[in-house]
Amino acid sequence: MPQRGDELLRNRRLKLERLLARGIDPFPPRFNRSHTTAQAVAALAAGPGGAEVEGSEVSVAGRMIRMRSMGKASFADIEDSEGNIQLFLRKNTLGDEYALLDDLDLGDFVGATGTMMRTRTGEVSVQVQTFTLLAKALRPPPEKFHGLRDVEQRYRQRYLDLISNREVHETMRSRSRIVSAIRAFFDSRGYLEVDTPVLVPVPAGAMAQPFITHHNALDRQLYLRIATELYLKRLIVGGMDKVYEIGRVFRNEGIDADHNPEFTLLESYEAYADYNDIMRLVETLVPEIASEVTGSTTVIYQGTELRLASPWPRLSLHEGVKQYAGIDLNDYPDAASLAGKMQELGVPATYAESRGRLIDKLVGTYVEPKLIQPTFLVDYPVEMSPLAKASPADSRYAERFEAFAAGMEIANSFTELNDPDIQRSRFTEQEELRKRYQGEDLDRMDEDFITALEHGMPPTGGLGVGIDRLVMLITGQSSIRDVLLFPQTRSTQPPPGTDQNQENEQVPEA
RNA sequence: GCCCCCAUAGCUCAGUUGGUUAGAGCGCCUGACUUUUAAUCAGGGCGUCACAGGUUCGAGUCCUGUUGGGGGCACCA
Repeated sequence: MPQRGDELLRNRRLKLERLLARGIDPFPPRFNRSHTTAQAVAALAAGPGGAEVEGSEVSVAGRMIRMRSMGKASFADIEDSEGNIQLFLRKNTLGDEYALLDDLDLGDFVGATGTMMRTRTGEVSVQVQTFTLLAKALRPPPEKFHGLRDVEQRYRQRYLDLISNREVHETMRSRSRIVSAIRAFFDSRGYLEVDTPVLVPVPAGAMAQPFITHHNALDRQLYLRIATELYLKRLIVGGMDKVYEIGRVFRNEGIDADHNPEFTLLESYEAYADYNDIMRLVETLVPEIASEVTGSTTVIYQGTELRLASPWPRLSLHEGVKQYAGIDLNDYPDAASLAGKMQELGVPATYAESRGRLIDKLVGTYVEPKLIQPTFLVDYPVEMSPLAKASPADSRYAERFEAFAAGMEIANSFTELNDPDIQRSRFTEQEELRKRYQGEDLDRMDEDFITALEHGMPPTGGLGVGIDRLVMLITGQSSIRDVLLFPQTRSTQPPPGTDQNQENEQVPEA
């Protein structure tokens, strides 16, 4: 039974058969490339003082993305990761080899050897002396002019997006440079980069739902980490005074424009620092990276100019909520009174929510959207911050800040709680809140971590930065999917090993 | 998890108040062409209108369900 697009595939297969019949390997193992496309273009300007000299020998390779045939002469544009270059192929130069063009298609990889030249119209070209097929494409590429627009296909088949939409390469290159710049930043300040476990017995260190898995030999349930925090602090206990990790963490929660179930988190910890030191670190780090990657400490995010240069203003959470929501949190010390006040002001709130969650709602609704230019929101209520040390000046608040830009949270930091007994009671409180407020994400008791703290942890400043969001901010992307090469999508193929026939028909019964 | 929107050729998109045989550009196939630039010229439409039902004399179009995607809410970073 004919499939959709069958004819296109069949044509390519026929060409493959013809090539094989002529003894041509459609997938040869190697090709000696002497120049990338960009280097080949540069080779044309290799004369004294950058003067243009034709005739340099080059061997270039790439995917054939356009083809213009005039009968006994043809122009093919090939593309590699750096750019593209035109091949000028003539029958009287290539002889019988010219016929190979009949069996090439857009999307094929080819290698060509020849000399650099400019055509009559001024186009930099390789005058080809010999060329070979390097890999046959059995499926057609997306349309050459409009590119691939279908977002579903762009994410599911990212390679087509990369072939078709050049700007995706640029975003991903920026992402890579951002991560490199972060490493350089911490490395140069004497931090040690470390790796901590992804598979953990207790999914603690943040308030989130975990992915659950099972280890057969140990016969016990394990979790994918939701944060790296508690392991990094164990290293601080062990005397590694400055550590950081850039790692994937996993949260079993919703997927939307700024949430992916797995995302990249930077965490750093520094002994003898506090959250004020970390604020200075963040307001130095972010503009430095932006400058490194874009050449400027100002970025345009969705039409808004963001000035990332330090210093960033500090706004206390208490003050922010008073200013933007019109509520003085200190007047409402418990969940019930706060919920009552919120309802009175017409803010959606119920008595089934914890005080921390109510405050989070107030901040998320009234304060965060106002924080367009980079701002530190400081001193979070203790009940929202089970891993942060309480302020000596006011024990209702913790020495914690979050950094916002474009209304988006980009960093979270505290002066770390290092008193094991208080940490235990904070964890216990979280476990109790979990029982009382079902459905809320809360942190979990980690006994091994308490034991570590009992061995003594120096005063420490810690930091967490969502790398994907930082990349969004710096590259101007409004969806996290556009800074991830392979964002999570609902898979259409059945899991391996499930008893479903190859024709893939599963019918969920009614 | 809830609400709204979307799905037509390999790709990008049209498709009228339900009305003949489903439309265009690119791509593809055949032919012409030895300096083209989204090459051009002549010819060719290549389709399970996401899937399954329903209404109707008649469905790409209307209704229901399903799948996938997008946006919003909720949750989180």
